[in-house]
Amino acid sequence: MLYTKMLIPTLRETPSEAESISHKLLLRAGYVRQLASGLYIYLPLAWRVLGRINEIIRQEMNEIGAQEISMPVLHPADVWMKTGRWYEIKDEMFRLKDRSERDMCLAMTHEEIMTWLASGEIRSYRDLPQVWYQIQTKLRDEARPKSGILRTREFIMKDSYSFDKDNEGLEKNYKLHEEAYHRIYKRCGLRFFQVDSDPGMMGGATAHEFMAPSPAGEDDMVICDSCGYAANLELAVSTPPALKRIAMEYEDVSTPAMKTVAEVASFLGLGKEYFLKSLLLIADRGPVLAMVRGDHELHEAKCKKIIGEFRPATKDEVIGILGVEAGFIGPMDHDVSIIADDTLKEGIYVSGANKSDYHKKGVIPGKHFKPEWRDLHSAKEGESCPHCSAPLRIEKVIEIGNIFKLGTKYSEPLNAVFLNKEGEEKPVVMGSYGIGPARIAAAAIEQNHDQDGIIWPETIAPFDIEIIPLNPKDDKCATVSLEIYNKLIESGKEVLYDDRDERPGVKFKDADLIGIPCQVVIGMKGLKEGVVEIKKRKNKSTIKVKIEDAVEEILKVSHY
RNA sequence: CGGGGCGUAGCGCAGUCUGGUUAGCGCACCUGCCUUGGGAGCAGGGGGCCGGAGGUUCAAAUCCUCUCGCCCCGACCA
Repeated sequence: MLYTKMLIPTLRETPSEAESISHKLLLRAGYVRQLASGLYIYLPLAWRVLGRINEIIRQEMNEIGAQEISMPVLHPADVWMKTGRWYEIKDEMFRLKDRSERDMCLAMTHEEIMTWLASGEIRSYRDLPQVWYQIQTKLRDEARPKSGILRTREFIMKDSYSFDKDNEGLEKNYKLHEEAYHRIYKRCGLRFFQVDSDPGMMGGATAHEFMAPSPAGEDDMVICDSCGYAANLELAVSTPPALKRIAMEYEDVSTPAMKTVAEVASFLGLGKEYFLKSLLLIADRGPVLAMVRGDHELHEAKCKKIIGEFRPATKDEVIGILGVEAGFIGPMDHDVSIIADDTLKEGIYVSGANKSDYHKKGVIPGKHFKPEWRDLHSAKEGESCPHCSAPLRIEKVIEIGNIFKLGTKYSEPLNAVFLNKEGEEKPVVMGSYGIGPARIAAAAIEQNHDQDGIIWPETIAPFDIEIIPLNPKDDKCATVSLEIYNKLIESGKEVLYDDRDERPGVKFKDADLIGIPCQVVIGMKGLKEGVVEIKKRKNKSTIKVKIEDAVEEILKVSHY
């Protein structure tokens, strides 16, 4: 491909709207342009990258027996009404009406439509298992699109769905997807982890996410380097280091106007870990007192799973319910239901005394109050792995895929049933599996770049090789360059030929910016010695090879 | 949806507080010369409803009101 025939609008300066590395580089290197918040145009270079990623995904999906199909992006509402998601999902769903006022929506995901198809086409256990997938557009009216192509309102997703006659079949397809996903990310050159995740509104019991470590990530994951335990912070379990037991009498202590753990801790000369943090929450079922250790944070997602939707009580509500202002509340002397973090099963603590300007020392959870024990606190860096006790690490990660065991959550309401050997009608057992190709591309950039630009993994680069003739007007330079170009094309390589009438510096800068893995530099200096230069973008290492050996040597370096 | 920031040429910005020539600078772009191993140089040139609408004023990029858009933090994220 000739550079002058391709739209590669590189920029010398980074547009000010970009914050994350991948966003900056994709804009500067001429890969994407933004149409509106969360809506991106993929220019030729980016489209080539996505094409290559999708091809890898296709190969691996086909390999596990999945069949590619294509579903509409525009959906009638009634299918979504049957599963209830038309009502459960709020502003995230784009809704519209067709000309006859029928309710419609744009595809956020395709569980409903895939299950609709299965309900019509699957009759017998002999039809199962089936695995269908597509690589296709999803639309979600995100509350806050961000970080360039990492979180957009319209994006392409590979989504597949498995249909089985029983759980055993589901397990098998789940495992196959798990393995295929590992191969996909590996082939795309990503560092990644598989973590336990919260199924959320998808439903079902088990789910995993695939996470690519990057400071640009929106999620946090907890990882144990020793035994491999890995989980989304939303449900990660950890054991804090044991507390040194301090003897304390059970007594009130005057703490005038000291409301925060930090204030009381420094007043009493104790660490924050010897305090009980009491938080009054208003849930649908009424007020709940949630308790974590003074140096811990209540994890809202964990809490929500236990008590449902909740909000913190207002100042007036705290006084109304517990009779004392927020800084002095504690777990004793009232009948508000209490949930306490498992960490608090051991130890003696200081807590609010439920009396203005007083705290209570020597509180023993389980003795002085009876809570419901749950895991409520956010795992912290350095706490111990629940499985092997080694210290945990926390990493920022980009979610690049997820897999869910759905069970019959969709097949039952949509009546996707089959007859088993015994002639009984059973709901199909389902799984769903998603990968975001654009996120793979962005994560690849986040993980592989330097000050000069992108360093694409060879497997997903827009081109394999970029040829850089420094003096295209010189006959010799042009002839040699074109000959190498043509031979590389013949041998099946994707090659970009920088035929622009630009000075060498401009070509070098742009080549480094767009990040094609192998650069071939052909200049007068080398030609006089009868050599051309092969440069690896990754480490800028350069080797000089004889003109007549050039093609062979380039093919060795660019082995993909 | 809460908090913060920003809208002036394709990109990066100055000018706004304190209203007053024809709205400026760098890069990019066009023409010519020159140059060619890490974003050259010289000369000439094109490009603006100062996000939009109202208002105040003799006079508005600048002050006031409303509005639209974009980014960041948080909430949310099927």
